[in-house]
Amino acid sequence: MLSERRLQVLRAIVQDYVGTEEPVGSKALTERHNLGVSPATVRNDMAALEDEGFIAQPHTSAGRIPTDKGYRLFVDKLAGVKPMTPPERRAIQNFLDGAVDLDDVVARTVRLLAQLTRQVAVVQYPSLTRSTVRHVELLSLAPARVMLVLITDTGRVEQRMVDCPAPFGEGSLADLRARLNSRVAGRRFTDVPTLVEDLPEAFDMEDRGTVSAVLSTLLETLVEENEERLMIGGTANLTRFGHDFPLTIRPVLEALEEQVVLLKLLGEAGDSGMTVRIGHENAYEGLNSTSVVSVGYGSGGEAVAKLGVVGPTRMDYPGTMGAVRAVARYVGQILAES
Amino acid sequence: MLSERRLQVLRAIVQDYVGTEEPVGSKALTERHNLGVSPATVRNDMAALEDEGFIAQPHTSAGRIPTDKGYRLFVDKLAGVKPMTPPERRAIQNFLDGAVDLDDVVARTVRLLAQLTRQVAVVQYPSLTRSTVRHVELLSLAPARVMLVLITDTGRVEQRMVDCPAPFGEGSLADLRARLNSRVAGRRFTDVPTLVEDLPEAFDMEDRGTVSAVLSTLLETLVEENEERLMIGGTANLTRFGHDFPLTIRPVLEALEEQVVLLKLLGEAGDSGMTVRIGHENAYEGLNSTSVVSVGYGSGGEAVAKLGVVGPTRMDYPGTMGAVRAVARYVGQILAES
DNA sequence: GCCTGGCACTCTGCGCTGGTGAGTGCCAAC
DNA sequence: GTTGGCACTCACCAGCGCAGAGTGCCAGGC
Repeated sequence: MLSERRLQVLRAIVQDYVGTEEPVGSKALTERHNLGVSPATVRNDMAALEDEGFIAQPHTSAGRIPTDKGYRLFVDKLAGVKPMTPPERRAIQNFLDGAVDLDDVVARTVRLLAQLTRQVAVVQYPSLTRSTVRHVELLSLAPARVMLVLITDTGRVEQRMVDCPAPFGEGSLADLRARLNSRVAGRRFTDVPTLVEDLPEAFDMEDRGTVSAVLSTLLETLVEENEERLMIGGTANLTRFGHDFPLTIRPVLEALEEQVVLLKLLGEAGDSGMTVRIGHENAYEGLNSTSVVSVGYGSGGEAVAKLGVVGPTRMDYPGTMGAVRAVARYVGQILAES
Repeated sequence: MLSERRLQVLRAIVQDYVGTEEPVGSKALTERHNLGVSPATVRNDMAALEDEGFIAQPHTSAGRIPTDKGYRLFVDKLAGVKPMTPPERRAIQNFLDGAVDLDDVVARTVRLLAQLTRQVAVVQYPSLTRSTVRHVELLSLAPARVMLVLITDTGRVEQRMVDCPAPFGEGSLADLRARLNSRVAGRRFTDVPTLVEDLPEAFDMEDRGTVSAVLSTLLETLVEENEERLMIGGTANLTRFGHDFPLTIRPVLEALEEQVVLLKLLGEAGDSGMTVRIGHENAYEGLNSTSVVSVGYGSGGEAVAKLGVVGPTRMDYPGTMGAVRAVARYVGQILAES
């Protein structure tokens, strides 16, 4: 168990290192934080912290830098979330309020998050899985060709072509449209399969093939869209990463291009509350020297997607967490309004 | 006017420099290319080329590197477009054939282009301006709220909310839908404004306000979407850029985040044929040490959007141009089929 | 038992130096 | 117009020494 003062020393080390990006020594620590003890004492504490694995020396006779374990302790126990100031909150709200559609909301969110945190921002599009159907529209484009358009409560629109096994009249189409909407409008996506199960039975034999084709395309859309999309921004901030450039930045850029990796990264985060994954806690190897701060957001009380930032393990955790939390909150509001 | 041999020397310098990334000297040149003359002669030619501004020395007593002007001459006169090999063509086609929708086509194109050229790829979504309307759909979501969905021949879908000044019945909505589609379906976007001009007159006074609102939203959508979207990929290739990393890469990453800059960049390219902008020929300052190779692509004979790559001025122009041209051609085919 | 000042020790980082090699420009000769 | 020769100029690298920051340890004090 670490004494109170040793925790203070760790906190001071993290803060200084984040600020200066240089290993911090015992003398500098006592000068900048009034710990009430001498450098020699701090040195003893540092030795203890090093034994426990919270800090490390890059080389003998250099200052100390926090390890992943050290940051973990800092985030969990030693630092809170730094709330945004009122002007910042207003700026966030103003910026997001100007959005015209879902794409725009996501794009603005990414920009905002990247600017606020000065790191790389990642925003997942609201998932279809947890949202509800607002409307299903069917359009006849040719005698045996129907376009299916799906509109969600988050304003997302998906369309698919359906090739019909037999010609399908306008009357049947209108009938199907009406029946389909009365069953699924306002319902959750996960409920849709059972809700439409027996729908073909209400139609003439000749139309059943087409009805089934439409329904299976609809269900397919739901499943496929679980491969969710996301948007990233602020990659220019990677240049502030470190001095040993190409080696650090390359795998990060590669990871950012792999949507699968990123989705997994965000997905791993717990459903509620903010998640911070530090350095080697990230499963993906290329992100071993980065931390990911992520949180869910949604139009109601419920999270429909996640957003977050990727930055060096040496980041301002309280500030970043505050920004991420605030942005998620306001995006949720915007989505609920529209 | 430069003699034939001097042009050969310039070509050799460009080829060697692109390959080795190091300034090339007179001796190395004669060894690797059989020019049939001695190093001393080549030195004289180099001095002449330097006087004309086609090559430069990083420092006294170093080899020569091509200037932007030198690359320009190389691209215009000394090198052709290197065609893709048959296996490469097959690979391109196979890769693009798997796409399920427009987003997927664009996403695959970006990946492909980035991989082929090992540079940063930029692909513009097919523009609405030149495409035609496939269908306009109107959905009543609430008594005084209508959703407008616009479907284009390139498979793109845009939706907008319309707040109606007065409640609007299902009958009127169906009427408007029918009239609207009969007028604009299959027509070019640029023609739409005049085609719908007198539409409100066909409706009762009480509905005219809503009809006008719908129409103006439709026209707005056309205009707004001229701010076209684009997708980029292969940013990890920036790490192969140069040795003086942060300084070179930062402005490029920043430029890539500015969609406006990129759209302008692609837009500046001529409508037909391939465009190569080298170094300082790019208006945007951050891209002064990069070259942009771009070309239009489209579903018919006509270009509906552009795609291209951004790379260091020291790039393999013939190869890059070949890849860009081939990809544009196949994407056009895919779009025409769907 | 914990804190403190002192001291010797260990590295990194920096600037200086000299040597090497690649490449050039010029010139005189062919 | 081409060629070989020659002196000259730098960039690059390795080796050296020095200064500075930081540490670990120890003996003494509260």
